[in-house]
Amino acid sequence: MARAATTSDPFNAVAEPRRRQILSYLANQERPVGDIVTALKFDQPSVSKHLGVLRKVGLVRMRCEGRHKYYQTNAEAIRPLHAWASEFEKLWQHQLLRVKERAEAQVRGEKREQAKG
Amino acid sequence: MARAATTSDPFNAVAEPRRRQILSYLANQERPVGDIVTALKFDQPSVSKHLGVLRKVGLVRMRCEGRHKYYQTNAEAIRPLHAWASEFEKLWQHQLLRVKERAEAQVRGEKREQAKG
DNA sequence: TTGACGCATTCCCATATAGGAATGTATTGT
DNA sequence: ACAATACATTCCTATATGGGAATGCGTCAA
Repeated sequence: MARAATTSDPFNAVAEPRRRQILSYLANQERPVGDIVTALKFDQPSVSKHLGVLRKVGLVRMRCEGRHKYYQTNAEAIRPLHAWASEFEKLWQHQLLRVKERAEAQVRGEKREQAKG
Repeated sequence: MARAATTSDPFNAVAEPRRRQILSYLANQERPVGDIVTALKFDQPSVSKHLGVLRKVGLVRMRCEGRHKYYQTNAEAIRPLHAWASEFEKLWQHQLLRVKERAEAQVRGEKREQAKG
């Protein structure tokens, strides 16, 4: 069965590091393909192919203007990823708190040792 | 070159839906492998293999006890994903705000039409 | 109209990976 | 010691996917 296609599952689409770079690059500004090629130094067909994936999965929007095509990150499409990761947020805060508590208990223990010695 | 291995890149590890299910299942409680098999209805070798990936990439912790192995999600390892997605948070709030503004402008326009008619 | 430009698409290949089935291994109960 | 239990691992196969190179295609300038 394998996993869902990169073109249908944002989790899988984003699993490719170059696509993450592209998304970050296009986060704040609409840019033509050539700018991405120049900025990230990928081959042009590679950029086009990644953009194709990102577009199909809805992570970027495109606007045509003459022979240029302007792309921009569709931040809303990243919400599901954020939401999923957020499920674990309270959990790690909890885990970190316990680490902190243990560390503090350790320090208190050492101080007692010093006082004794 | 392909992407980084599932065993080294949490983004890639999490791109597999079954692994996400396992992580959610193990989020709050430490569980033996058999429980995961029963709860999620995957084949046992499949669960073991997914756990192997999750363990190598640090997304779960394991504790041995007799012939049982207890697994639990290591929520902290999910932080990078959350952090990455958070980069886009302000952006989508912005985009949603603009959508809302347009919608409200639309409503005002229609009311004016009604008043005229 | 012709050529250059900007981008997309296609073909081929190498690789990672997930499932299925079978088997291996350590531990426990009798 | 032996069977059963709880997991892990291995072998094989099908498939998705990314890169590289070449090519296609629409648009603009001269």
